[in-house]
Amino acid sequence: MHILIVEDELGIVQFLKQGLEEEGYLVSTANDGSKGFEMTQNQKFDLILLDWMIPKINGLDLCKAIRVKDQTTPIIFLTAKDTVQETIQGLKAGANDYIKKPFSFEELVERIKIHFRSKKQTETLTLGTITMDLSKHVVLKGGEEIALTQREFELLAYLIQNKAKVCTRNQILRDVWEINFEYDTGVIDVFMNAIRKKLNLKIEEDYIKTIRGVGYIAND
Amino acid sequence: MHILIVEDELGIVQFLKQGLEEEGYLVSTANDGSKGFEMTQNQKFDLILLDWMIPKINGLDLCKAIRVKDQTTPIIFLTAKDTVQETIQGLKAGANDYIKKPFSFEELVERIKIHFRSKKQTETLTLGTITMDLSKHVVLKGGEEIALTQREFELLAYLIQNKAKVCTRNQILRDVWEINFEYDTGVIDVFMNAIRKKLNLKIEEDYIKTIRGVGYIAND
DNA sequence: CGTTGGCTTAAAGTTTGCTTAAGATTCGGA
DNA sequence: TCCGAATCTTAAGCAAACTTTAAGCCAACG
Repeated sequence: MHILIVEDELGIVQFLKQGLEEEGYLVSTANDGSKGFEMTQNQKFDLILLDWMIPKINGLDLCKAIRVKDQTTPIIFLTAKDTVQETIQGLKAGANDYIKKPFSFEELVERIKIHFRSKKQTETLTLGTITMDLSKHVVLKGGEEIALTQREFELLAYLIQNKAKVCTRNQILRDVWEINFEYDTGVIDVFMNAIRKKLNLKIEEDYIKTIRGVGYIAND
Repeated sequence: MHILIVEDELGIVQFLKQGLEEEGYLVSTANDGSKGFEMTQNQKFDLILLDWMIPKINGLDLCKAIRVKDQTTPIIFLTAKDTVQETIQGLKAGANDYIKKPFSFEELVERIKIHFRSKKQTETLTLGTITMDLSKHVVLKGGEEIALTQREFELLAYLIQNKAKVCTRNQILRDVWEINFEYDTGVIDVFMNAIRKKLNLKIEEDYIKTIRGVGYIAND
C-alpha cells in the first residue's frame, strides 16, 4: 500500500511518514502542490493525504487536478481546525474524506484503513495451513489447491477475515448472501459442510468451529 | 455504548438495530424527528445516526437542534445517494460524519468505531478470576477454558454486566429469557447450578451470591 | 420446628446443526 | 438460442446437544 503525503510542514511530514511506515505502509512525500501533482501523474498511489495550505498549488486545486484523470484513488484532506468551509469545498472537489487538525494519529490510520477496505481484495488470507488468494481466487491447503465454488470461497474468506470473532448466522447472511432480513433455510449449514468436506478438516485441525446457538468461528 | 437511530423506514431501522446489537451496542430508535429530539433531550447517547428525510422535523434541523445544547455527541448522517449538497449542509449543521446510502454495513460499523475510539470499549468482562470474551464466545477461569452453553453464557454475562447489583428473578427472565410476564418454573435455579458447577466455584470465591427471596448478585 | 425458597437431579421435551438428495437457477458453449 | 453441466437453494430425516419441567431434598428464617 503506497501513500502519498502532500504537506509542507516538515514536522508533520516526518511524524506522519514515520508513523505510517511503522503501520506497514510505503510512504512518499511531496512538499508542495506542483511536486505533488507531478508525482501523481507519474505513478500510482493507493491513497493521498493532502494538506490544504501548501505552496505552489493549493490543496483544493491539486485535488481537482488529480480528479481530472483519476476518480478512484482515495483522497483525504488534512484541514485546519476551523475551516469547515474549506473542508466542504474539498469534498466538492472530489475528496473522499477529511480529517481536522489537530487529529489523533490513530484516527487517521482508521480512516486510511476504511479507504483500503475495498482494495483488500488483493490480500492473501491465511488460516492455519490454509491460504487464500482473493485476487487469484485460489485456495491452498498445505500447498495443494482446493477447488471451491464462488459462494464457498466467499464464505471461507469472510470467516477468515473475521478470524477469532464469532460470526452469527445473521451476520453471515447479511454480509455474504446480502440478505438483510431474518431468513434462514439452512443454506449456511450446507456450505459449511461442503467447505469442511473439501478442506478435509481433521479433528486436530478444526479451524472452523461451530458455536451452537450462535454461529461459527475461525481460528488457527 | 448507546446508539440512537433516527429513521422512518422500518426495514432499515430493523436491519441497523439488529446488526448493531450483534456488534454489542445498545440501540434505541426514533421514527421521526420530533421523537428523536425528545429522546436526545431526555437521555445521553454515545452516537446518533440520522437519516435526512424523516417526518416532523427533518434531519438537518434536528441536527442543528441537538447541537444547540450538545456539541460533542458524534452525529453521522445517512444520506441518499445523490445529495452531496445536502451532505455538505449536514456537515455545516454540526454532523461529524456522513455515509451515503446504499452503504455497506461493515463500513458503517468502522465509521462508528472511529467515533468511539476515544471512549474505551471493553469487549471482555471479568469477575474475579473469570474472564469472558463476548466476541470469541469464550469463558476462562484462571486461564483455563470453560465450556458453557448459550443460555449459561448469556446468564453469566448478564450477571457480570450488572456486577454489584442485585438481579431479581424477574429481571433475569425479562432480559435473558425475554419472558415479560411473571412466570417462574425454576429454570434460573437450574442454570445457576450448572454455571456454578462448571465454574467450580469454591467457598472462598463465591462470586455469585444468592439473595434469598430476591435474586442473585455477582461481585469480585 | 414448620414453612418457604433454593438446590439438585433426572427425565422429558425441544431446538439446532449435520447430512443427504432432489429441485431450481445460472452460465457457458455449441 | 437452447442444452447440459455446475452451482445454489430448499427441504427433510436424524442425531446430538440443549432447555425446561418437575419432584424430592435441604437450608434458612421466622
